[in-house]
Amino acid sequence: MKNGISLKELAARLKLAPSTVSRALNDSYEISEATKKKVISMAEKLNYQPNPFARSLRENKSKSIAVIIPERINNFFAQVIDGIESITSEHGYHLLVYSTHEDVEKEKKIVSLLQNGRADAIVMSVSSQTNDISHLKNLYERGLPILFFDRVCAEIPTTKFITNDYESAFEGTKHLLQQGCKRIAFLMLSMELSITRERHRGYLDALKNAGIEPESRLSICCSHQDAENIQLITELLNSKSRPDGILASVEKLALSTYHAVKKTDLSIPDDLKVISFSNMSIPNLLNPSLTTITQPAEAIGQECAKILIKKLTKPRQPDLPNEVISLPSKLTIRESTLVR
Amino acid sequence: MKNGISLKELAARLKLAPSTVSRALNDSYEISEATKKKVISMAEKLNYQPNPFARSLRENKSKSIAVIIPERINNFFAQVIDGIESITSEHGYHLLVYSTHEDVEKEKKIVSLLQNGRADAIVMSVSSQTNDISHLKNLYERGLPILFFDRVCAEIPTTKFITNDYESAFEGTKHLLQQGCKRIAFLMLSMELSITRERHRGYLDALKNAGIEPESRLSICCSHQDAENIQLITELLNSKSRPDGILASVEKLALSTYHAVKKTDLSIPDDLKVISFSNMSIPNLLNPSLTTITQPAEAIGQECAKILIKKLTKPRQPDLPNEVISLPSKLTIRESTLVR
DNA sequence: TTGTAAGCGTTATCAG
DNA sequence: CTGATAACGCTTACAA
Repeated sequence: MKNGISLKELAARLKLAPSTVSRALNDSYEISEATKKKVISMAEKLNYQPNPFARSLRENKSKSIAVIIPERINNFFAQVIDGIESITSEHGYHLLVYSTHEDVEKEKKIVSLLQNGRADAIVMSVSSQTNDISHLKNLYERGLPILFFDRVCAEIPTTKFITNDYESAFEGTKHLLQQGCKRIAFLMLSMELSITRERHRGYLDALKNAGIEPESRLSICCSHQDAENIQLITELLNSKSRPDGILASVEKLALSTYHAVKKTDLSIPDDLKVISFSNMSIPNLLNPSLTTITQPAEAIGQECAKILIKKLTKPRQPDLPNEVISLPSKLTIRESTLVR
Repeated sequence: MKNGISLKELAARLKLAPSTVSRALNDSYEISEATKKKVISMAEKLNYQPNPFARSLRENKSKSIAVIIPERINNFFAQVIDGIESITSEHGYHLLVYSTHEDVEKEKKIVSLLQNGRADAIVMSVSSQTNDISHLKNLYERGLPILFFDRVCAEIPTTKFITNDYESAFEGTKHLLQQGCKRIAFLMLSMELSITRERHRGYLDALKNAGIEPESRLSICCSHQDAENIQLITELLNSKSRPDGILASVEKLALSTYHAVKKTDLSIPDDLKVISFSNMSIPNLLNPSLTTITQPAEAIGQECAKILIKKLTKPRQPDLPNEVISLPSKLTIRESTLVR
């Protein structure tokens, strides 16, 4: 792999000093228009490409942003990254993307790889296993800008983007109640997760608000094994005191519910109504179509990126403020919660 | 952002020369065990992290691999990247991920950003718009290792990973014929795409093999606008000589078909049988469940990565050979092609 | 076995 | 306005 021509060589061709060429290319004001033009045209002719590492070394910035997500095979995270990229690419930033596969150990490894300046900032959503957050604290204390979205880490005083999880879950539960559900179950991944807690609160409050005493049996913690979850939900549905409504706090649990229902004599929505947080592209092609709470994923990514770009490009910018910014999700009612 | 301690500072603490410390940390053989231990323990104590850019500058390698895909919101590509990451992360490589959004101009921009050594290699699947390939040729000629998967670029003499597209399409079409289809349509994105051409060949040959003369009207080129495609397919289904079978060469076109069918009086599989190349996670939750040809996406990613790692880590490795490696896809028959 | 010094390709400082 | 020089943090000849 032969790299292109260097600044020094370009300068030699032009019979100019490297510093002059550098200034011309960086559009310094203290350069004559004439030489500026000459330099630029020669640079184009020879297809000069500055070496990013020399620059990074010199300027102590990488022009890269690390994005850490719990899983790639998930429309929500893919959309967020699209949103981030749409902004950052305009500013010459590159995206290093890492998946933790919901594994804290992997998350720690990745985070430790980012301690050395390879990325100028981190945008992340924590794994569902993450309870010890020393690795994140560590990173924060080194002064690396971190920005959380969706699954945030409350203990780190930085900017966090979330959706109105409490309200959405409240509304979703209320909708199930309005459709006649009496016993609503809440499916979740892990109580450690910020989104789980908020959504669970919304669920509980909606029940209490309707004069229903929540049963702790109906708040169900699932795993990452789809097969296990399907098994668990099947048993739930076959139990004497089965629920007649389900609020899935993440998409995969709604899908497991659909699979589980197939293994029983029940049907959605007649015997069981289902609503789920989900950014899948085809909720209306499921059988029955799925009532969803959809998060503004791309907008989240864009907002994250905008704040970050401001922080990274404006000189002497203050630290990312310790605030939580909430964007609204959207409830779309479909057949899975229909009364017929 | 204060970066950590430097090698020089670490050396000062140890009262050793930087070069000695460097050698100790890089496990050079020409260093006494005693100092090696001392250095390593001190490095750990002070949490020394080598500056990646200094190293990159010096060694002229980035320890990054660029992955360019046409879209992120697509399980197939997400799975491939998971596969790549599973291998490359073990070898200390970082993944720069770019999406072209099926736009050649974006693809060109991204490619041009990678001319300066920011990535040690590129793994990519070209956009469906890509017919002018000068940007890729350019990159190849600079000596940057490029590896294509799925949507490959035949003109660039490098290693390409594909699936047995011809055979899969042949088998898929044959299956439709066996299920009684007489008029089978082929839905595609763009004739420029390697996968389109192969899959189309398989489709045509299966028809001919059954003594059916292909109708060119039934080979349908769609766009990237789902709404347009649904419209197009709806019209097709409402036409007098409508097809009774559809082979979708990419998943999104099968989904558009499902949407289109909803707008007609027809039903799948009674009036129209559908089969599609697809890596979606829930083909069996669609109504009706979708017969799919699933590509071994994660394996493709892993194989790409293995070849690349070998090329990048072994000294004096030859160029990536100009060969096409094919992995088999899997046909899974579901309700959408059922006879009842 | 360890130290000295040069150099990777930039940019910033200081002279001219 | 332009040029010389140092420095960013690391590795590797070459010297000792």
